[in-house]
Amino acid sequence: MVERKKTVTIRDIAKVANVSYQTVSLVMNDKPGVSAATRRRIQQVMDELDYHPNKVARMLTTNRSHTLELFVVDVQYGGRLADSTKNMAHIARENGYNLLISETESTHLAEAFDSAAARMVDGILMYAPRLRLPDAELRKFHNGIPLVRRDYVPGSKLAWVGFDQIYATRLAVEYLIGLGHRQIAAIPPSTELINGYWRYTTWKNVLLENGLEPGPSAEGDYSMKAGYEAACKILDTGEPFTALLAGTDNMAMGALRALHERGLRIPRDVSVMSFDNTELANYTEPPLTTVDFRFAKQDEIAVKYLIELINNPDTELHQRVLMPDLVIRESTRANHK
Amino acid sequence: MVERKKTVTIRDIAKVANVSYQTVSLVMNDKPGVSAATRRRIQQVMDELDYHPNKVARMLTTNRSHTLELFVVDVQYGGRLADSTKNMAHIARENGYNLLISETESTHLAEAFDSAAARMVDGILMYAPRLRLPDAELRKFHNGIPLVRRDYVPGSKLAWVGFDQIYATRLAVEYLIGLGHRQIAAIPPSTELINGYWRYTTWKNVLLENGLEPGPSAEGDYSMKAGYEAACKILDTGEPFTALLAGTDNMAMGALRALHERGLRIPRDVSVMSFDNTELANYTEPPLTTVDFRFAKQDEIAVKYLIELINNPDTELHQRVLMPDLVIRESTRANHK
DNA sequence: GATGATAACGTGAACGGTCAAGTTAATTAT
DNA sequence: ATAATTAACTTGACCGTTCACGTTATCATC
Repeated sequence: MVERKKTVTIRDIAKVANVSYQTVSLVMNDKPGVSAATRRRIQQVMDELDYHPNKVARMLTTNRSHTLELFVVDVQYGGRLADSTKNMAHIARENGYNLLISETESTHLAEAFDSAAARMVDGILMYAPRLRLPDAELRKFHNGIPLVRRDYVPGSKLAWVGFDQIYATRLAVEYLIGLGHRQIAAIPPSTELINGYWRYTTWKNVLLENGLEPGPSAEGDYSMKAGYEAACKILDTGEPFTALLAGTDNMAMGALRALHERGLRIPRDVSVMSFDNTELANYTEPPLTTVDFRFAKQDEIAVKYLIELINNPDTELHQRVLMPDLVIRESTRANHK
Repeated sequence: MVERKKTVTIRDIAKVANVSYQTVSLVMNDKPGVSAATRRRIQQVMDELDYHPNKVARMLTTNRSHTLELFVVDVQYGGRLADSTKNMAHIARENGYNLLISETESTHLAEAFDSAAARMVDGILMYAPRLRLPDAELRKFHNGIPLVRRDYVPGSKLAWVGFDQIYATRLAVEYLIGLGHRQIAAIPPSTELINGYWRYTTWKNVLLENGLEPGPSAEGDYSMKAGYEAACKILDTGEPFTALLAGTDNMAMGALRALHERGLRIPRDVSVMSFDNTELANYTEPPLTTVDFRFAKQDEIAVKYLIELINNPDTELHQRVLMPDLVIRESTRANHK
């Protein structure tokens, strides 16, 4: 019903301004070889005709799209990823790039990369928290398109940006031990997730290092529901614990509910702590002691690193490991039992 | 360091298969005019050389990109929008479209549309909860690119998909009145938001209709923090209320904290209800009575409607108004004061 | 056995740009 | 005064597709 505005091209400008269309191209790209007078004249015509260079045509010749693609691999639960998406889009845009989102299953990764190449995206951000693929394989897939994983992937020498999960877990567990807790339960993210694996392993290791027996544990995805169910499972074992380490603030939220339902008071009966430091952690009952993952920072670094790689494809790949801090609130306290 | 794989083109295929490259094009697009034998042969060559048609080149000739662009206009706080992004990307993909995200300020809307046109995106999804632009103006901007707003925009005859905020608010307020509450406070979203405006107005109107004086109110953005602060403000007025209607589950979460801090018990002293029915509403203390906005459904409808418009640009635009349901949990109860 | 239809291809141009090399006129050097 | 240099454009080719025709061979038809 509304007519699509007839697109005005570089040749239209040229005709009106009485130059060849190649000259118009020079003006557009601020290249030398055009007198100030004609440059001005061409500019004016472009304004008058409301000219906007066709980006697709430009892509075709320059082989650059100024687009980054975000691969979300094997992720069902949106959760905090969602905020990151907006972050990344924002930072990308600030740097002159658009962000394209695509969900993928790891079984179709090759296709996804091919498709990205066919679209001439300049680089790929990958959020694939459960993808354990040998570097060589991943390298084969991506065919040299700059790639940065927004994940903690120890063992991989490809480019990634992630929070040190081992350090993070140690921070949490040692804090609880320092408070005098000796029976520490855990609700780690599923060990199918790379993060989950390291959280679980480190939790266990740090306890053993300190001569403590690991408390009961049950894993789950990042959701509140999972946290609730895992907490129920742990409580049902009947094994005693004075502290509970939840995988995320969300999971802690679920766990808190389970604990409350059984009449347990936090932190009097059980100290609870978690990871993420989302806004939620300030508003739970009681507010959560948590490990502060600054996702916004991680997102920013990932995007900027990717852009760096795009501009300079021959730089050696490296890994950026971020260290979280502890944020102490009211869900934890010293244990004197 | 890693070599970008040399791209193989339609001409490479043609050369190997001993046909003209146009014939290869026919095969790719499943068009008639090619014998079964050569078709097979060409297919085989394409497989062998791992050929993937260049989407950019295709865009240029077909004027279609199979891309939708999501405009996020004047939105700072991520919140629930974020999940929607993932939803939309998912649905788009299921229908053969990619989703491009771009944040925009309403002051630069024209540029954003021009940029989208230059990219040849097939359609635009707009999430602009505070954009009140006359239809004529918006029409001028978008130049005929199919556009669907994922918003409730009463008064606009352009395409939009949104939950009926008036109905929703009426549902909530009348429920509270039905429970016997006569002093009902509110924390609506900022009235700068279209939703916020209607929520606030309707809250007031329904009360007046029922011969009740509107209780105290304070607005805020969608965050928990805003909910907390607004609740504090309301409490500080000293005006009595037995029920509190919060703009979102998130805001309710913040409000709950404020109420708890003052020693108020929910729902004994104050009934609290809100809007959204996010996962959070199940896990607050107590779980929230809330109006169920099925965002996932809204997202899906918006995307599908947009695709419909793309395929059939001459259909009359219309508006899809969704009706929410009430979900009753434990944060509300009858008032007998 | 000339005619027309049809299947199976090939040809040329176009999409809207960029890029490298060529041309012209003015300017400078010798 | 002529050659060399430079500024300011123009020309032609190309990016990898699709699209509208043109061409050829095959085969049935009368």
